[in-house]
Amino acid sequence: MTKPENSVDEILSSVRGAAKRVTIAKRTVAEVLVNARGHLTVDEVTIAVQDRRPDVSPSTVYRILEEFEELKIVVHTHLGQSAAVYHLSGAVHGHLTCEQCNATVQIPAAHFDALSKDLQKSYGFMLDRHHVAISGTCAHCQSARRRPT
Amino acid sequence: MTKPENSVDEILSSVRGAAKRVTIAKRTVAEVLVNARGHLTVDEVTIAVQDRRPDVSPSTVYRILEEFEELKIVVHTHLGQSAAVYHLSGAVHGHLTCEQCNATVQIPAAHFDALSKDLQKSYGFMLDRHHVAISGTCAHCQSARRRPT
DNA sequence: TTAGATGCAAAGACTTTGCGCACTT
DNA sequence: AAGTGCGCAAAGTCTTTGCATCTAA
Repeated sequence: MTKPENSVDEILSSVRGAAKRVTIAKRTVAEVLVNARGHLTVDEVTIAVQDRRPDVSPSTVYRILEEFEELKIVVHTHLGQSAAVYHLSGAVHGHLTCEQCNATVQIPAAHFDALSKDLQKSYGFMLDRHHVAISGTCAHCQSARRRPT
Repeated sequence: MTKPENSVDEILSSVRGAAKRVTIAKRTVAEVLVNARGHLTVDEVTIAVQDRRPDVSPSTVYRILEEFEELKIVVHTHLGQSAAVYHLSGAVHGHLTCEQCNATVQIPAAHFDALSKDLQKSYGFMLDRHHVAISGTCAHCQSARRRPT
């Protein structure tokens, strides 16, 4: 099996391959994404990057993430109300977001196989597994609801 | 079968029942939502409202939609990148959004029955049918892709 | 009458963009 | 050396909020 862009080097190879330049900022963003477990908001990426490279500006992070997205290195999704979250496309699955506590879990794409076929058949709609984001209530908040404060 | 809040009168009853006041702005927003097929952005709601009541300000529309949401009259979802879309909670299902052309279709909640059970069983996660939004590629754009310009 | 609702305008959060210098190639 | 990428700051969306006024009950 071939893991797509899950290492910093692979990411930077993609960048180079696209005739884009490999800069310190891009390398650092790549490192942050690789190290991250799960998804990060742009702000979180920026903070993590600035932790190592304080001189990297937020707008650069936006631009790099945009470039990475064009190169299919990352994917972004709007989970809750506001800020978008990014993560490596190689590590993608579905997102379950709890509306109560905002916790999110990532689950294997396999869960969407049946739905995917159904939607394709019924509507000719091809589900994008990289963007599947489901809202609901997590187990913890469900039980918390049964036993109110 | 009892249709929840699908008529203007029912909506306004809910408002009254919550000890909130029934105003012209609220009535007009209700009318717009009832007449609307599918979902509307706040901007679209505002324009439709101002078509009849030019003096209603956008901030009021925001406030009214917020109130309606608390009263479970409407539901809002973030489909694409930016603006949120609202619609009556009685008319809710899943949303399929095409990433290419941004078209969205609404589909019956029944499509999510299996997934719902699966997620509940596997993760104790209770899917919120009002907020299910799936991204992908619609039938039209899929065939368009096979035959590029 | 009187407390909630509205309009207006300013503030906020998130994201994009213009410009000149710096750095990669 | 040449041109892309960057930092900075300003501008742009979308949404929220403060306050004085108005209005539904």
